[in-house]
Amino acid sequence: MKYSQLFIPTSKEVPKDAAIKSHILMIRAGMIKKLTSGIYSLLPLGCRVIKKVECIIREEMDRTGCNEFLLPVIIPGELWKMSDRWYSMGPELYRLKDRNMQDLVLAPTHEEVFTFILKDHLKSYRDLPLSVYHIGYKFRDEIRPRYGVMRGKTFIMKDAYSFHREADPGSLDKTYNDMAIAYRRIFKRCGLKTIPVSADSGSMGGSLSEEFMVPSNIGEEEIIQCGSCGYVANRAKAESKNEKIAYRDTGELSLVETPDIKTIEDLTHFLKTSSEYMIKSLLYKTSDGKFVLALIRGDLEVNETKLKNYLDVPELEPADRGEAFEKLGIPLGFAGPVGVDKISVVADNSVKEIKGGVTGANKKDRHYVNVKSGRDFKPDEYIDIRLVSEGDLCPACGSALNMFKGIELGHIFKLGDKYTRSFSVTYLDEDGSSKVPIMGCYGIGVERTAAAVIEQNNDEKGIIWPITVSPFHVHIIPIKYDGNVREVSDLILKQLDSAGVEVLFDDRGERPGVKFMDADLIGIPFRVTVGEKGLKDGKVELFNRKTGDRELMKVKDAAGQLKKRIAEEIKIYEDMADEK
RNA sequence: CGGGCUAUAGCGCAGUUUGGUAGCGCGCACGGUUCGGGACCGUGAGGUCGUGAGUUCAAAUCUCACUAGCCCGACCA
Repeated sequence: MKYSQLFIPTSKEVPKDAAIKSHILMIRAGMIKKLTSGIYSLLPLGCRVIKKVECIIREEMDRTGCNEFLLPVIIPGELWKMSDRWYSMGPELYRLKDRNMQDLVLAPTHEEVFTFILKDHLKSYRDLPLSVYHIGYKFRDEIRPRYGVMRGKTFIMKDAYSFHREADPGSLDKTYNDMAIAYRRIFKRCGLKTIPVSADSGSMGGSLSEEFMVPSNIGEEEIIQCGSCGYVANRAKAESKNEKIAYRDTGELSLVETPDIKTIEDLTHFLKTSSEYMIKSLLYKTSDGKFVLALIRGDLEVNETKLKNYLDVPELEPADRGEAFEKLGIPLGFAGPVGVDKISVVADNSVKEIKGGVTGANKKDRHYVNVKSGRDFKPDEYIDIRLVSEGDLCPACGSALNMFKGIELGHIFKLGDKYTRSFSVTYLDEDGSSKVPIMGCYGIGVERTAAAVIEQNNDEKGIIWPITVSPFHVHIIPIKYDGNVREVSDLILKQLDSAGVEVLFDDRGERPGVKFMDADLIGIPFRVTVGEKGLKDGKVELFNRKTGDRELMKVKDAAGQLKKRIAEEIKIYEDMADEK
């Protein structure tokens, strides 16, 4: 295509409201334009990239035997009431009314619609399993959209769902595994290095859920990874092995005066001990108004998600200072488990071995020393509520764990019968009994994937597209689009066009420097420069955006060479996808 | 929802303290010289100064209210 006919508003200026590379580059390369907070339009270049990503997703979904649909995004509220999400979802769900005051929803996902459509047709066990998907806009009224298309209020998502016989979980396992493979292939073909993270922290017996993360310092999830055995888990669920600490038993429990000394750090100085001897006691209040005292070794942090799951409460927050003292008589800063019997006390496994420990005495300016776990206090239970940190020991192999932040590009999980049950989807099984199918659910954020590609592939000059998702394969720059240069570049364009190669042809009257800078910014993998200088010897220059290599090609060989290079380059990504 | 900040030309910003003719750079248009890595000279177009009230002879500037956006946090299949 001719550059002069395309709308590619590139910019030298760094947009002021963009904080990350992919966002800055997408705006500077003229791929996207913001309409309002969290809502972006895809301009022609962005649109081409999204279509490339969609195409890869489509090919891989189709390989698994998944059926593509195209569903409406405006959905009767009735369906959402059936699934209960009309009530459970809160303000994130866009709700509206039509002229008949009918409730409608802008779809944030499509479980309801697919389940509703298939309800009438999944009548026999012979109809199962069935996999369906759709690529389209989703709407979520996010509290805080950010990072451009990374987290928007509208975004394109591929969402797939599979339906299986209730009595055949192996069928769900198979589709789930097919999807797990398809996802790995999709991201590799996009040139992305993703890390699949099991959300059930990799315990035996098969994963219930897998998130596909790309490491990034702007990521919103923290991931724990073991470099030696490959253990990977979300920090919220990650486990670690407790270090063996040789505690010295120092005798009987006794009360000491600790005037105005509340923090672990101050205490270790004051008592001349170390933080492993501290029994950190944190008072939490649950959403049903109960208090819980959580204990953990002084040098560790409590994982509130784990605690919340153990207590099986929807919400948990640190107790309010005044309320804690008023209702329980506990001065925060001096809280401890000794003598506590009115509220439940939950201890992390790290507390179990402590002897000669230090803990608050529930009296102002007093701490207990020589505290022995199990002797001086007995928690309701010792469980794992430890927040894993960098350097902690791998639960599988004992090596030191690493921590990094990641962006979630995709998520696959087993959904059970939540939707099929609420929509009363039933089929007749072999024995004539009526059954409810079970489902799997598989999503990918399409624009987020494209943004992640940029995040991983750029330099100070601009984007460096992997050829598989590049808006074009080749960028031709006639130095001055006139005379001999014009003839030769037109010829190469014609040859490439007829070979099906996607070419961006810079026929603008701009100076060469401008064209080169725009080309670097846009980042198409192969660039051909046609200028008088080379044509004297009958040659044009091939520039590789990724490697920076330049070479001269004879004019008559140029198109053929390019076709070969493009095929080779694409094959690299295909081969990566084929690797196990 | 809490904390911080911002709103002036298409973009990036100055001007606000101390009220008095609306500025700069980039971009854009025209003319000329240039032309293998964001050229130069000249001329020019383009702004209800976020919105609404108020104070004043006079408001981008002072006062009040509102709105929108950004950053940090809380939240998030």
